[in-house]
Amino acid sequence: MKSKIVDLIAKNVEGLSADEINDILEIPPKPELGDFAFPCFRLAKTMRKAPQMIASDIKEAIGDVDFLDDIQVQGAYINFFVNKELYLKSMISAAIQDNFGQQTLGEGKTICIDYSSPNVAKNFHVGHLRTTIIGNSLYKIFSKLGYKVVRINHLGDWGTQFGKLIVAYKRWGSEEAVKKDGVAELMKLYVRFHDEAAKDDSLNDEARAWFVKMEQGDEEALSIWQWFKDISLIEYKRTYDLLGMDFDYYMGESFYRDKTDDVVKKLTDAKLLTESEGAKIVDLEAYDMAPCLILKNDGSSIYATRDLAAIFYRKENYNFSKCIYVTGQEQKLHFAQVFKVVELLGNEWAKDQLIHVPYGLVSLEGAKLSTRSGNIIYAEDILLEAISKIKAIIEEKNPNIPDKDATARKIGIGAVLFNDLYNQRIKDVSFSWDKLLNFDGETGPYVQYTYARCASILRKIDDYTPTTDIDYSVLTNPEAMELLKEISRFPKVILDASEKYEPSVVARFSIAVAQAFNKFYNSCHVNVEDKNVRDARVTLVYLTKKTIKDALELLGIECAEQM
RNA sequence: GCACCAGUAGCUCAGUGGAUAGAGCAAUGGCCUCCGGAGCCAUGUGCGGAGGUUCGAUUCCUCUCUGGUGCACCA
Repeated sequence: MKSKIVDLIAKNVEGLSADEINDILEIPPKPELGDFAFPCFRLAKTMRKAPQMIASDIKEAIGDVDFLDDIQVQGAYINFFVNKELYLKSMISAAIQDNFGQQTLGEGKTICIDYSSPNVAKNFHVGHLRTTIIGNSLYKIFSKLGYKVVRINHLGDWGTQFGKLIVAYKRWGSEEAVKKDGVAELMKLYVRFHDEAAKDDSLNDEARAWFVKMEQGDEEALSIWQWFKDISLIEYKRTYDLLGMDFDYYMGESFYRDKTDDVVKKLTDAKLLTESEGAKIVDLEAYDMAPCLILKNDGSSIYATRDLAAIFYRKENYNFSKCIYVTGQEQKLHFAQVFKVVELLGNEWAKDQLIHVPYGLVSLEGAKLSTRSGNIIYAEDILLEAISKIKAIIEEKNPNIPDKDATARKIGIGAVLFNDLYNQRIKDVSFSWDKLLNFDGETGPYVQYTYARCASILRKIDDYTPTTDIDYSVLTNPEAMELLKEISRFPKVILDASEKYEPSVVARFSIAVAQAFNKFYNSCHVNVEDKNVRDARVTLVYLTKKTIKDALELLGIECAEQM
């Protein structure tokens, strides 16, 4: 429709090419359904004429055309009143033929996404949930666009914190306690270390010494480390299973421990490495950044070193066209430094292929999350609580549906995921049980409910197969047209979400579709006697159901036929 | 101190260089003998402040205020 209007204007108005018009023309949906309208200000600027005159000229020049019911000039706006039936037909055939799923933007390209990446020996809490959920959604979105996506869980399984843990374990821990309580016991040891180290700084030196031993391959240190790591992974996998998520690789920082020497060599050869206060750094003052620390004064590596090693490893092995990092915004400087160092090593691709996708801080009742003060909520508890609340609601409202447990799981997990993906990721989040467990309005369950409602209607219609061969004249009421307009935005929404690395665009879209459907549902009865009317309306139900399913899938959320 | 991010309705948040800035929550009042009431409808003094660019700025630029985060041997 837009291109037809552009062609018409180009053909009939002097001094503008079709490209220029296409560039200028914006066609937002208007309140009067089925209309297109655009302001003439920018055209006026290009043509150096008064907007009102341009508008009148265009109206006069175009005259009567079959797909336009009317052209009206209102102030400096031109409103094109499109023929509703043709408009509907074009949208429905596009939707029904599933052009939505056929995007090939990423064909032949690989994207690495580094997300979740919890620190081994620490509990998986509400903060880790964000990177996991956002990363998973980006994986789905880019896969939908045809990219091959490599999901990497860059476990925090290397570094001085293991030196601390080893010190704590050897001083105050016991094998039985760790076997019995797993990560919880490791956390206790870690917390105790910090308390004691505050009083006695020599403990920190001892911890660093143990980490140096690890890097040198000390057998005792490594066997304790491996044990702690195994214990942690079991717990993390339990949470991932609950979320219905998986990774292609669990390649933690330790994976790169024999690859950091090469990084140091590269930097040395490039004469980028300088010594400062006993440590080896890359000076980034020319780029208004703090220096990037590469080797500590005891010669051991640091996270930047391992991140650099990981980038080169991934570039070599996956030849990514993008490598995406989903972490908290507090790590922004770190990634800016690391990416700059890669670039300084002569890799121009670092500029547009290395992407940090930051998200806002999670706080709890206004305070920072802190294990030590007990101000913490574990991911698993959140998920289980949501599931159990949903289960209770199902028991109350709809106790006769099949697979109640499986359904409660889908809806409950979906509620948590949706809650996390609904707002722009950069916004700080204040965790609240009340908000999370409220399932009215703009929430996952609302969208899921709409889906179940569609499913319920379709179950009652036994002779429907999707077709474009329907009577479009019966769909011209405002609610039906509004619904179709929403649905037809889907391809653009996916693209938009991918360009911004922003799943919330998809989440918002799913809400908009659900709202539009519920309005339609309340104003039009679907299962009516008249077969023409019924078929046309059922088509909308079918498309709504399909669109919601596809959209929620991009968020990592499963739909339930009944709830 | 320097840097980055955010500031839109009582609360949580969308949104756009253009027409009268929108949702949800909370509150109040409604919803047809009918497809699922986790729904629908009705009720709104709001873009932190000051300049600038523009025909037009909530959107872009500068300054400023407020909040958050970061600033080398943690990740």
